[in-house]
Formats: sequence, structure tokens, C-alpha cells
Amino acid sequence: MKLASNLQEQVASHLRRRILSGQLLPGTPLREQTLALEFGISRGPIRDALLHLTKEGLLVAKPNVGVKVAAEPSGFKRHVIVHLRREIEASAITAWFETRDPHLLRRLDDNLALYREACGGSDLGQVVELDMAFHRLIVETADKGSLVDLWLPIMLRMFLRYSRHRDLMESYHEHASIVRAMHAGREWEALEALKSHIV
Amino acid sequence: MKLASNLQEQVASHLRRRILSGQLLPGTPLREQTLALEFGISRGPIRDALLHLTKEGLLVAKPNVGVKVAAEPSGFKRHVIVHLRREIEASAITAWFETRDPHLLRRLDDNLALYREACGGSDLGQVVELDMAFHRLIVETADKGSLVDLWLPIMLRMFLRYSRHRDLMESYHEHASIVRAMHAGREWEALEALKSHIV
DNA sequence: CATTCGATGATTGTTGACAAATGACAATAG
DNA sequence: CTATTGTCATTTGTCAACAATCATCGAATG
Repeated sequence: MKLASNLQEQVASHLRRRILSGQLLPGTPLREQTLALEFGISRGPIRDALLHLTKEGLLVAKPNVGVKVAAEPSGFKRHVIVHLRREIEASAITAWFETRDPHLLRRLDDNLALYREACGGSDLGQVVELDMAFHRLIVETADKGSLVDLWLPIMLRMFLRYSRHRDLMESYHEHASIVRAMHAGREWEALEALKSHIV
Repeated sequence: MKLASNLQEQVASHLRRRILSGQLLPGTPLREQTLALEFGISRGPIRDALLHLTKEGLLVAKPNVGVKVAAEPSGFKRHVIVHLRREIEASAITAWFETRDPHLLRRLDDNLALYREACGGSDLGQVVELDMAFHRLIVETADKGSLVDLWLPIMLRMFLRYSRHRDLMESYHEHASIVRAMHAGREWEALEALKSHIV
């Protein structure tokens, strides 16, 4: 977990985690003044953070009214999002198989160990964080990480409904399958495992 | 061209147009104070606008340093972007063929007329605007427009290199082909025309 | 009784001043 | 001669006060 030096990023990270872990439910309004009091800072950085999260799709804004936590994507939209995520992450994995840089494999192994541990625990925020970090590691390897800013908003919208319909341990095993196929050098198998993991 | 009531959107629109039309080249730094003087307003709304454009992918920001116009996407990234755009717009067209609402056809026809005219003229900003509006109309019809916020950042990144390698009149005819297929009710043909248009 | 109009309170939008961080360059020590 | 340190100008980051806008609710009106 990285520590940002500027307030707006700290606020954004904090709120992002609270939304993704389900502590802030869709529809919950977020007021600038309230948050400013809560964080003990002025409204400026709060505004910046809310603007960030709005563009990331976690909040929706109405001019002169305020922001609230975004609704979970509809069935149709979610269907499109699934395809987009698959496209991006599959491209990244395909690119990785060109070089098979072992550095990524080491970091994925590390992440897997932490992820398994977190899935057993009760801190859902930690689980979300590690799940996201896993996929981010994959996306970051391709094209010097240039896909991340394209991938992040899509990923975040999907994770808006993280807590539901999800068996954490099964999710861990799916991650493990992907990494196993990469270790073994079987590209097709890795892509299939990825595809069936993203639903 | 819509006129926003709040300053940040006016500034964002203005800068967006200048970037997409090639008046602001990749790498050009944008300073808050300079822009504030230029627009005759304070730095607050400027900050908001720059944050918007950064999240849209048109600018890149470095903390405590500032923002500059984003570089054109690399070959690899562009390849992914093309696939994503195709996926989104194809989904929208497929959804439209479920209802075949004639309202969209009328608006596309209107857009085509203006687009043809603009392609003959010299105002590249106008051409970009109408090209974008064409695709936006398509995306907006599906799922009550919920795909737009997903689609826009992808579209904008692609349009960062709008001016180059492009025959405007050919672009018009490709638009026309798509609309013609939709009028005729030929879904496969429309999807193929769309796919070959987005490259 | 339904509807429109206007006052009111809450909330965002905007501003200008001040604080903090950064990068460039020159002075200095090894 | 190189590397380090200190200073300075520039630019972003933060703050608190003020203005503009919107939603709510109640009263007047048809």
C-alpha cells in the first residue's frame, strides 16, 4: 500500500477502498463539507479526490448538487465490461509470453501467497486490494504499463459489486491456475484460465 | 456544441477541442496560472478542468510539476484501443437492432449531412466534433447511454492522432455505409462496416 | 384540491492569498 | 574534476471566505 504525499490522493485512496469493500453502498451521497470535517482538511483536496473518483466511475456527479456512490452496472453494461477487461488483460498476457520475463512471475507468486492468506481472513478491503493488485501486475508488464490508465476505470466499475456472488477461495484458485500456466509456458491455457476467471 | 453553465466544463471543452484539432501538440505543457490569466478566471476551475482532461487521457499529470498534452498511444496500445472501441460500438449497434428505433436513424442522417459539409471545409475542429458526435449517437442509444462514460476516454485517446493519415471524405463515406446498412436492416453489414471503419 | 410561486437553507462553484514541493543552477568540499 | 549542498524562481498544493445555484417546503391562487 503506497502512501501518497498529497492529500487528494490520500482521500481518494481512502474513499476508493471504502466503496470497493462495500462500506459505502451505491446511492450514498458524499458531501464535500462533511468529508472535509471528517478528514480535518479543507474542501479543496476533497473536491479533487471526488473528481478523480467520478472519472474512475465509482461516483456519479450532478452539477450544483453533489456526488453519490455509483450504481452497480446493469446486466448489459456489465457484459460489455467483462469483454473489455478480457481484451485488455489477455493482450497483456500475450505480450508477456513474448519475453516471459521471470520478474513478473516472482511478483505474482508473492501476491498469491498474500492473497490466499487474506481470503481466509475477514478483511474484505484487503482481499479486494490484493485481487486488484494481481491483475494490475499483469496489465503493468505490457507496453511499459501504458494500459493501466485504460484498464483501471473498467476494472473499478466491475469491482463495484465485488462482495456479492463470490467465493473467495475459488477466486484464489483461479489466480493460481493462471500463474501455473504461465510458469509452465502454456499460453493458451493461461488465456483460457483468465477468460473463465473474468465473468 | 453544448454550453455548460459552470466554468470548469467550459474550460475543459475548450481545451479538449484545441487538443483534438491539433492546435496543442503532444508534450505541450499547460500551466494553471497561465490558463487562468488567459481565460480571465481563477485557478480553481482550471484545476478541475485539467483533472477532467487528465482522467480522459488527453493530458498526463506529474504531482507538483504539472500537466502536459499526452503522447499519441504506442502501436501496441493503439491496437488494444481499436479492439475496445470496436467492442463497445458493435455492442451498441447490436443492441439497436433489437428495437430499430428510427429516432437514431434520423439523427444519424442529420449528422451525416453536416459531416459531409464539414469535410469539405477547412475547420478541422468542426470535423472532429461531428465525427465524434456520430459515434456518440450510436453509443448513446444502447442501455440508456450508460456506455458513454466507458467509451469516451477510449475514443479520446484514439482521436489524439486524428489529423494524420486520414482522408476526410473517405471517412464520410464509411459513416454513410454504416447508416445505409442500418436503414436497410442488415445487421451483419453494419457491423462489418463499423469494424473496417475503426482502425 | 391541485398547482404555481417564492422564501429559505443547504450545497456546490469560485476566488485570491499563502504554503509546500520541485527543478535548475551556482557555490563549495573532497 | 566530480559530487554534494544550498539557494532561488517557478509551479502546484492547500486553505478559508464569499457567491451562485438548487431542492424543499409552505403559502397564495386558480
